[in-house]
Amino acid sequence: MKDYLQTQLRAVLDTVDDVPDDFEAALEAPAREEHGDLATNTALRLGSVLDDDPRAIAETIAERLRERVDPSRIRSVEVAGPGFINFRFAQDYLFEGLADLLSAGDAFGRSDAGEGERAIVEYVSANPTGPLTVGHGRNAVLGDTIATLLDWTGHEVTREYYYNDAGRQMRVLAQSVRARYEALAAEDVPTKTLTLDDDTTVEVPEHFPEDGYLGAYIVEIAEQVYEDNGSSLLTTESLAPFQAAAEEAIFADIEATLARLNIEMDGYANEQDLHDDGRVEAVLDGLEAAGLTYEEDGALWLETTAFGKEKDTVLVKQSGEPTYRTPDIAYHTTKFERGFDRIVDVFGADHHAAYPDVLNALDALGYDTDRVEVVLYQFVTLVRGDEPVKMSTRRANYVTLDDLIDEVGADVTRFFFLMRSPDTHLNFDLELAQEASDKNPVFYLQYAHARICSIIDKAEEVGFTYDDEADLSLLTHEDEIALIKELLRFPRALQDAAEARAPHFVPPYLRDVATAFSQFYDHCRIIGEEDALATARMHLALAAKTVLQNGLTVLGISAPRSM
RNA sequence: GCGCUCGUAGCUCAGUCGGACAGAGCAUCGGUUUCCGGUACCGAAGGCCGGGGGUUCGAAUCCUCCCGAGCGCACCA
Repeated sequence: MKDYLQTQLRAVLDTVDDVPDDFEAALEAPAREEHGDLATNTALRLGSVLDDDPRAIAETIAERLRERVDPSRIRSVEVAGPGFINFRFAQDYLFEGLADLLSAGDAFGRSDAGEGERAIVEYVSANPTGPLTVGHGRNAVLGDTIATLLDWTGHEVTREYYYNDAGRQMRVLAQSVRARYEALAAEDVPTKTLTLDDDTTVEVPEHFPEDGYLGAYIVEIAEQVYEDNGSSLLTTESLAPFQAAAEEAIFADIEATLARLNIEMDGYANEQDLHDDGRVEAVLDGLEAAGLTYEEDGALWLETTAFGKEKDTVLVKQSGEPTYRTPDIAYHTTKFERGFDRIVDVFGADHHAAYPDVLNALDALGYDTDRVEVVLYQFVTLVRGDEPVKMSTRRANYVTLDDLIDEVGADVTRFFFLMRSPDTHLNFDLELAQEASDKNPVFYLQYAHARICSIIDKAEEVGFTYDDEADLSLLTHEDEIALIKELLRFPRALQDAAEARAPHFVPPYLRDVATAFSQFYDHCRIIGEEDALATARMHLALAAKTVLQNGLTVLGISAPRSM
């Protein structure tokens, strides 16, 4: 309907003198019901463009729209206030829409707005050095849902996880495993004492790196290596078997954690491949050719001051190793080479300073950086009531994403990460999250869904059978009409969320659906009414179930039959 | 010091190219049930949208200056 009106409005604007061709006519749902089902502020905005009275412009546009618009879809076109044009839907249109919804079923809400566009969403991208943290969880859920939204709006979507396996971090990881292995495989390995940030101390094997990984999982990996190889690795210099074992074990854990959240990646990309196939070298050559690099103090620098930064940035360290930025640029060139039209990166707030370097470098290399979008999210704090929960005491003990899922469940975890704008710092209240009550909005949605399932069961129980065909025009109660309108907004709600890369637009919409259903349920009986009306209402309830279920599916949250 | 994000009701937050009296949930107070799940529904109360200045017919939204919070400013990722 919105698209239909948009087309009509645009056509009318073409008949009005001096309206610029690129003038965009925006339609939106008014905040108040008495302002109709859809409204446009076009005349108000044209007022300043045309230097004319907005109210008069509105009258002109409204007059021409009334002549144009299909009365079986639009009941009225009215000018109101300072120059808004308000539209009301014809009831027949609503019934047709409802019939379409029912026949579309679990595909209702899908649209082809992004058809022909290939999108890649990069998310999680945690280096495999340990279990996923709660912060990674926000990243994972955000990225996954953005990918789903793009999918539902017709994009061809690839979900990708990128990790650095060539740098210092993984070397320290491998050294940590090796030191633990030595303690198992060799006799009488001496220990040493490490002092942590909080001044506590810990005993570790003598070759344990100063900034090594202290988690118990490292010991488990070392035990596995020992079991597989005995003492045979004591004599090899190479860290490779330790890194490989660690990577494999940790990735298995990461994938298992993601699977609990309904997340499955389409592919993984890693830094080592970018070195092996010469892409990193190619990026350095390209930037040199663009005249943006120089050597100083034995390091290779990128002239980021040319892009307005305060300081230049190191690309290759004195040691000859690249900083993480360099392969990251190379990685992004592969996204362009693979032909993606939309390149979405989901990063934590701590990356905000780094990604402009990547974009500027890509720009200098001749890539169209308008295709790249960065979704930046703020940090997560765990609280239990008023008490902050410590998430990371140095490297060893922290609340992992798995711990969080254990405690509150996957549905609540996903919902809490999705209900807030990525821009706001997230206070994740464990107490509230566990409460299956009014305080926890995810249960409200699931409850409405379960209730509909219960009505369906009840119908069967009392032997009420309803045909596939229903006379939907019997649905004239104000709560029925309100519910239908709400349900028909679903495809548009998903499009808005997808376009804005804003999963948090979806939960409030679903809440409105659940509320509209509850009001309908409260005021309109289904089973027990005479058959034609009961059948129509049953179909309306099924439609509500469809939207709730599809909406929850997009969010990656289950729609239970009972709770 | 510089950069990014944020500051909206007691609390947690929406507010989607600037638009009609600023929205929701929770908490508080009041009401609703012979009947399909009361984990529900209805209502009340609650706001100088951090502060000052500006642009505009119109500002929570844009600009500017203050104040406050988080994050970043590594040859760590």
